[in-house]
Amino acid sequence: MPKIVDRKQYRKQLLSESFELFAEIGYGKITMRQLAQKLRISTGTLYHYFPSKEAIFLQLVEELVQRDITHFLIQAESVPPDIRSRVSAILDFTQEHRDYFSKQLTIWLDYYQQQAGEEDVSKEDLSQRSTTIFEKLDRETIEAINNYLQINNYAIGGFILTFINGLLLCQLYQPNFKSWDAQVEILIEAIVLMSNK
Amino acid sequence: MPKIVDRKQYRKQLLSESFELFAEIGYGKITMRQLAQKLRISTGTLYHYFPSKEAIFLQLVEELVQRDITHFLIQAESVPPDIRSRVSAILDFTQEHRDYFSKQLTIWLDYYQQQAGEEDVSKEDLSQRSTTIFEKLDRETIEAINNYLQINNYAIGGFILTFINGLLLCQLYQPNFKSWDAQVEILIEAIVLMSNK
Amino acid sequence: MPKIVDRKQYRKQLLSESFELFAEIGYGKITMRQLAQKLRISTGTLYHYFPSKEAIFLQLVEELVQRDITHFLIQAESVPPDIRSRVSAILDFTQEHRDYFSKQLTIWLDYYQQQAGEEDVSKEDLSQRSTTIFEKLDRETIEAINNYLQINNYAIGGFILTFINGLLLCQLYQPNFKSWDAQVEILIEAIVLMSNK
Amino acid sequence: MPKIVDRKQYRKQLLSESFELFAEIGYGKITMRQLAQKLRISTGTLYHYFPSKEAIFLQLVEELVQRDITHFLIQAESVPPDIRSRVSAILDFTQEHRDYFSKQLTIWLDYYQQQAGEEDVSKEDLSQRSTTIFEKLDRETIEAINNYLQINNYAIGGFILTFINGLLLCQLYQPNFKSWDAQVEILIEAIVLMSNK
DNA sequence: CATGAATGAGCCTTCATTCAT
DNA sequence: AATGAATGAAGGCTCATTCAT
Repeated sequence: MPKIVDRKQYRKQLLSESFELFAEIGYGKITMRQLAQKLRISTGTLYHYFPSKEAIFLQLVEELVQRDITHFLIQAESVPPDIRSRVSAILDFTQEHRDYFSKQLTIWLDYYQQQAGEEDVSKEDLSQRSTTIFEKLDRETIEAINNYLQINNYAIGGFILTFINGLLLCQLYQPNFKSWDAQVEILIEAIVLMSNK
Repeated sequence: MPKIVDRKQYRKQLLSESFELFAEIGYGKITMRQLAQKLRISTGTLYHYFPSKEAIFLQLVEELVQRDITHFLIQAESVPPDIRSRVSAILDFTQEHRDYFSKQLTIWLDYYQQQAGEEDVSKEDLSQRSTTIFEKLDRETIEAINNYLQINNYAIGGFILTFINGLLLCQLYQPNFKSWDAQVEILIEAIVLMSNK
Repeated sequence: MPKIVDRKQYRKQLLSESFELFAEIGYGKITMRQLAQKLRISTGTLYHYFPSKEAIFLQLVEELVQRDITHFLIQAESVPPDIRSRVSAILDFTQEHRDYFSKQLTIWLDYYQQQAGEEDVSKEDLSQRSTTIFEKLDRETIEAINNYLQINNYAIGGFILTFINGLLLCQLYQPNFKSWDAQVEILIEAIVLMSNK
Repeated sequence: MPKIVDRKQYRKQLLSESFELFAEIGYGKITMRQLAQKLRISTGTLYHYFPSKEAIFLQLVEELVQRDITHFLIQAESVPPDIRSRVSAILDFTQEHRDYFSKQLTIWLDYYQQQAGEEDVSKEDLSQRSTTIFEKLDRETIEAINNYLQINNYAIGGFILTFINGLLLCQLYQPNFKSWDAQVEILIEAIVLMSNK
């Protein structure tokens, strides 16, 4: 089945080339023509590989999350297993790729907005798409965090993710966001304390 | 004499009736026709009161933030002035109006997306609009928080707002978001500890 | 009948205050609101004095042509009655008010364009409006010219007017139109020669 | 392979089919929808070939002027090279296509009006568009005239064009314009005399 | 498989005119 | 007489998607 492999492979490649454009322009504002142009194919071909704009996005997002988690784990596996070091490692990683994650958050949100008002989406569809893909990815991320920190308290992983999202959000509309480091300090202390209870 | 209408008053009324629709449908997806219909006026009349869709949004946002801060302060002024109680009060308030604030966050973000790609906006314009209105409102909110908590550390107010935003964000794409209370607990402990340093 | 006099007088005043705006912005692009604002009255009042935008224009044009002819005749009545001097006088006058006449031509043309496609205008209407008002005013102008030059050849007056219109036209889209004087020279020679035949 | 279409060729065809409609209805009043309908394509397709209404017009005008000059030169190349004959040839040609040229003038002017009030156009833009396209085309026409007449005096070519424009203008709002021939006579005499100096 | 021309509903905004006050 | 709020059709333009080639 060589052809099938090729297709999958090609799709992945297209997907990863798409990210930049989604990040720069946003899900809502990007046009299929722009996307096709960037990928140096025609719109027709684009539709040959993906059934819709939405499908491209959904596949892109899933791909990225997997990649990011893997990427982090490879980079941070040798960090000492005490809580403080590992929470720091997570936040350092976030900080290091701050702009990238901001962009990723942006496109998630953008997509979310576009879906919001679609009234003609049947409930079944919804349960398999949009909102819930985020839920699933969120859960996976939290589990990865907790696993990495070797703790069982779901709320703590959730707290960390919540906080990171909040941080990225602030950075989004405060380009000169100053208190990143200070806030990270607070978080680390908080987590260390909580996990000792 | 023309029909007597208090323009300012009427504008405020239109604005507050707009909120619901913006929240339901989103800034990007709402159409001026829908908005006019909902307000039971013609598009022409809508444009008689507001110069553009963007202007409606900007005025709406500013209005809301002021109103919410005021609203909170009235409701929470008699809370004992110790940190724990007051942080709790803030989070209770947020929790109480959780859906409302989620919607508000939604429309902020939606608007933010729409602006993102507008490259032909001169720098002067930008510094007086879009992004920076969020910066300004954020700052005002943080100051209100710190003032209410009677603390001077800007980072702490920032941390709380960051966290709240993160929380609202999580709720956004996890409709059944479970760990709200648990996370709030963690936050309160963290803040209490930090402020004792 | 003092009221009637007032109305007429007021209308004339409004009309003359309108010219500038028509000239600056053009018949097609000017809005009734702008016009009302400039005249410091409300749109309602404007409609109280004139039944429509078109009516304002038509009355304005007629007013202006009369005024300009009168104005010229007063200024140029003492010029010696030989052809060369008098043709020169006409062209000097045109030259002196070159910008003004350019603007006037502009608004004539602008109005003309707006009418062109109106298919639902019955023939009777047409014969009393638009095109024909220009015909009438043109004839009046030519007659005034010929009368002033004391000649009977209608074609010569026509030729002069044609030429002046052409000149103004060139100036319109050639802001740095250079050969005005040279062309005027040619015209004068031509007229002198013709009239001697 | 996509549907094979020679874009350039197709554009030219669309352009020439557009002329009639522009002439009948005018630049300002024509709508893209009308235009598309007349060309029997959708508005989307129209925008597929031309970026804007203005672009259509600009390309149309340039095309027409080139075509007309060429057309004239072919038809009139064997006219004897004395001034009188050749000036006559030019005016005969104009006369012959009198209605066509009137329409062309009409749409030029109409476009000119629409541009007039656009103040937010940066100076660089202006110097490359609108007004100046007329300047350029005017210059080309004058040069073609002088070249055809084998004279070097720019003012004379200018005079002829001025006069022709004036003539067309008169005809515009005097549908029964009578003195065309008489005025042409005068012009020819004038030119002959001038060129002998 | 690939192409890109074609579609048309829908978007934000404008403006002459009307009419309640 | 005077006001200005209200109307709504219409304008230029966009873009996800389809389909003949």
